[in-house]
Amino acid sequence: MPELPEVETIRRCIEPELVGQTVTEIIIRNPNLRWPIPEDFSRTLPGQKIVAVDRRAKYLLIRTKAGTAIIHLGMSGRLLVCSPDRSVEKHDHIDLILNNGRLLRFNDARRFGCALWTAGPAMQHPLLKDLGREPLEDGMTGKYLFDQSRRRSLAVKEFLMNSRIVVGIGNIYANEALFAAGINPARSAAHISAKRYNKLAAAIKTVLKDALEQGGTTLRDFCDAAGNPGYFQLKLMVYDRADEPCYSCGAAIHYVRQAQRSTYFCGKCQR
DNA sequence: ACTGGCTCCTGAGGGC
DNA sequence: TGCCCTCAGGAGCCAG
Repeated sequence: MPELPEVETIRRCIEPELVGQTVTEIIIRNPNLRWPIPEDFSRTLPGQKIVAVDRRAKYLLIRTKAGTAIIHLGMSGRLLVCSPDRSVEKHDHIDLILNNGRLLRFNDARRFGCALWTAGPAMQHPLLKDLGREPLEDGMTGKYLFDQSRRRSLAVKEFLMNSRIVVGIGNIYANEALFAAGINPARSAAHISAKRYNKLAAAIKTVLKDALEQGGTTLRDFCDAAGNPGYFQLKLMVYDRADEPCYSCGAAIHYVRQAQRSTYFCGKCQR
C-alpha cells in the first residue's frame, strides 16, 4: 500500500539505476491496468534515454526527451530493477529493458496501478494538474491547511486524504499524523483551529520523514526496487492496533470506519 | 462547489 | 482440505 514514503523510497532506489540508460525494448504481458497501457507508451519509449526519475504525489515520472512515462503503483504495485534472467512471475505486467542489460519490472496483482505516457509537460497531464501541495515542501503549512479547510464539512481525516489539498497521505499516515497531532480523526475539518493545524502540519512532516528514513511501511509485501522491506511498521502508534493499549496513555485504541476506510485512534489522546 | 458512495482487482484470512 | 465470505485500499468518477 504505497503512500508517499513508499513511492519516494522506490524512486530513490530506481533513480540511479535508470538515469542515463536507454530503453531498448518494452515487454507488455498484460496491458489492462487501471487504464489500458496506451500505445504511445510502448511505441515511443524504446530508443529513449532516461534523463530523470521524479515523483509528484504518488506518481513516478520517468522522463525522456520525447515525453514522460507516468507510473502509479495503486495499492499493490511494485517496481523491481533486476537481471533479464529473473523468472517471470504472476502479475509481472511490464518490463522496460535497459541498454546496460538490466530491466525495470512492474508487477501489480490488483491492477489498481497505471502506466501512462505524455509527450507534453507532465505537470499539465489531467492526473497531475489539479494536485494539491507536496506535504514535505515549505508551502504545506498549518496556515495552508487552515485556509483550505474553512467551510469544509467533512472529517479532518478525509480532508487530509484529499489529494487536491495535500498529496501522498494515504490511510496509514493519515491515522498516524492525526495521532501525533492529538486530533480526533472524525472532527470536522472546518472546526479545527489554526493553532491545531500548525501542529498537524508539523506532525505530517515528522511522520512522513520518519517513515522515509525507515524505508517505508511493510505490512504485507511492500519492498523497494531491490527487494528490501521497510521498517516503519515497527513505529506505528495506532494503525492496525484496534483494542491494543495506546503507547502514550494506555487506553484501548478505537477502531471505526470512515468513508469505507479503517480509522484507528486513541479517544483520550485525540480530541 | 462539495461530499459521500461506488468501483476497479486479487489475495489473505476467518468461519464452518 | 476446501469453499465462501469479507476485507484491504488509491483515487477517479458520478450522482445528489
